[in-house]
Amino acid sequence: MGLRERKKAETRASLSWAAIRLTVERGFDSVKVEDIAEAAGVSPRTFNNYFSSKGEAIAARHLDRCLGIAEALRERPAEPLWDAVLHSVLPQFEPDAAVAAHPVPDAAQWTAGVRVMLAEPVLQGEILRAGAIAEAEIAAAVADRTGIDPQQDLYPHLVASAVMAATNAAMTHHLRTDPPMPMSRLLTDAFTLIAAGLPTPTP
Amino acid sequence: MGLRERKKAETRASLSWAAIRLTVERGFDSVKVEDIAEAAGVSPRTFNNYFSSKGEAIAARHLDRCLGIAEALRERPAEPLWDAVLHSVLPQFEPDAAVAAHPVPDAAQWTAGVRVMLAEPVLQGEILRAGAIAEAEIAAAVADRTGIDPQQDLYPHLVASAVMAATNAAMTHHLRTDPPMPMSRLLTDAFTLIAAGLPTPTP
DNA sequence: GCGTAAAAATGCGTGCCCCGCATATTTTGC
DNA sequence: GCAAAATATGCGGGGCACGCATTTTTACGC
Repeated sequence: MGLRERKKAETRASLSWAAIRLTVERGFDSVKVEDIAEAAGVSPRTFNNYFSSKGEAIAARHLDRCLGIAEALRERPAEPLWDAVLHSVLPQFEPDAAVAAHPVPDAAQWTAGVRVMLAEPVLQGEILRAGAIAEAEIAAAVADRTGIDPQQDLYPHLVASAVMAATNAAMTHHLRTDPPMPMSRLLTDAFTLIAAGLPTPTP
Repeated sequence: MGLRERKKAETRASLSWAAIRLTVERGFDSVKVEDIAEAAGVSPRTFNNYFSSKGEAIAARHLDRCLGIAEALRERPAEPLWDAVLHSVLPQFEPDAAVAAHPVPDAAQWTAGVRVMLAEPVLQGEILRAGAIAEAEIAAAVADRTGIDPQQDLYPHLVASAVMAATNAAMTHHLRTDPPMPMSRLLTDAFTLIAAGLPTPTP
């Protein structure tokens, strides 16, 4: 990757991070595009060269994570499908280098801000759409892995859709519970249940 | 329901239908809120008393359908969960009275317009969000049916998420195939696969 | 019927957003 | 270095979402 592309990726990440941080701190409507551009050190017009809306900038990190699932899935060895899926999703929700680079002062306050942020309707749509975009990649990976034609057969897209559904359900439950249940546990449970056909538990 | 509420529902449906029809005919960006309001016989300002955005108006019908799933699920008798789900989802995708009231001149042209419409990013987000809203109702219905606390246990929301995932996958596959595969077949296959744990088919 | 209170529709003004287009600046390949 | 391509910026317009005040419509008790 040349200097050109690296700088582009940096600007993109910088804008996305600024959008998230400011929104969590001040609330979606209180943050103007101008503020985000300033925080990232570019002109307001440049913001829209990278993202077509404020929401898209905020959802960009989620999009990257979901695309990472598809990428990881392609690198898994031959193994049962749901084992491969679980081990592709889990690492995306571990704290990584990108998070470590932006330490958060007050964790509780941050979480509260994230909850408020995710309550914003337009954000919910944007985040779900990010998942849908990644779904196409996941479906393609599943198609390659199983040798099933996604144009003709529903199976690959259905699996991809189920993967994102389980991931979303785990994430919302993570945010719903207080204190938040660990994602690793929720994801493991979710995919185990899916692989078992979601049988009604007998209490 | 009194006259007041009925008229409100009528205006809402009228606005939503006008938004959809005009968008399918002319394209999302070519339709102004003013046009929709005019077609529904209300002032532009009134439009935003019913919907907070153009996209929301277009997605409203989808939201109603998805909420109908939750409602139907509550009325199903005691039976295996996935039987109840299938029989709750299927009727929502049959041509109903609401569709019959608005006959379409050219079916092929209409379908093409719908495809273009659904390619609009903001619409995709809005439609997915409608599904997410309905998910909460479905989760509540599943919680009642199974007696599982949705606050504490992931299961109800996971099932609801899977229901919408399968429905979405069926719908996108319906639009992807040419000629469109019938929804009834796709939905039946999807829920059968989900109930079986999405095993990799052996060709 | 009729008056009144609630609710809905409307008109107006504001701030912001998204994008097209023209221009300036930077990077790349030679 | 230099020309070409890619990127960043400045400017302006069309439109959208919404707050607020006002008018019109509806509901209901008498």
